[in-house]
Amino acid sequence: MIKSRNTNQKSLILEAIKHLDHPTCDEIYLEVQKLNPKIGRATVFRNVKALTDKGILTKIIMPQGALRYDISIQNHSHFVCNKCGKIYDMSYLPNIDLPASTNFAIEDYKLIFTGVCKECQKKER
Amino acid sequence: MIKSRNTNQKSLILEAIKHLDHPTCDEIYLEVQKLNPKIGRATVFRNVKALTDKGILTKIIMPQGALRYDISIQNHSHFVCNKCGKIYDMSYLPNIDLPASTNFAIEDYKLIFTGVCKECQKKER
DNA sequence: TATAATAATGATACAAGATATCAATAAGGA
DNA sequence: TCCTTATTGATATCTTGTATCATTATTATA
Repeated sequence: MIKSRNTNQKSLILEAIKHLDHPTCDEIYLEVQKLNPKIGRATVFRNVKALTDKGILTKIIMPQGALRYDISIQNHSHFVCNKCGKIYDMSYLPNIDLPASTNFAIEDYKLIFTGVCKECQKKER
Repeated sequence: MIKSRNTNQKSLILEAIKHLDHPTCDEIYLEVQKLNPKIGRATVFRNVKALTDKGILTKIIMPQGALRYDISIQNHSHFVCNKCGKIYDMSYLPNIDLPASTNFAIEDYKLIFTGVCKECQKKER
């Protein structure tokens, strides 16, 4: 029973992501192109989606612009600088203490902090 | 010194939002059109953005699809049902206890819960 | 190793969401 | 009322992402 095949494209995409910092699909595409210019845009989008569904990548929902991706690692959240747009990993997760009476079967949550990073704070002074 | 002018379009947009449930810009546009069919799409998008910048509206970042908006009210978060897509207000905010040593000047955060709402849980059985 | 079934790819068209442009309109201070 | 200019509406354009489909390439198995 064939479920999934290993292709060179998939390896290259994963490899590219490791070299990038919270990239968008298009950024991954551009990086992959450097390694093999024949790879199509749709293939990158398809595989990033598949990797996310498998849990290998985590989707970072942004206040604006394209979705970004991160290699799945537990126990961290993200910070986006309002000035320079850079995304930082934060070794912090809040304590989610939901009241037991909630009507929702919560499966997951997305959290993103915004503000000004240290670099941009320096520049402001 | 003229900074901002009051237009009928702006009032209609705010009025429409009050009658809608976490709408997208396009949903606001369609509602506004009922009140005055002459109002353009770009005007709605422009004003929703302006209202968000002013803090009157809050942007709800969605795991997928168009941005949605909410009239700014303190102390609540949002839940999106993975089955029906409906957005619910939750009278809950987590305790954000950031370590004092953080390098980020945090101004805000976005939090969204996902899972299955009560209605859809019933249907599943 | 060769073959066959079919998963995956790449090119392209398409769709959704949102912004940019710009002439025409209208708010509101003088 | 007049004048300045913020705002509008129509439209073109851009960005992000998905759908389609003929072609290619992987891999189970003969």
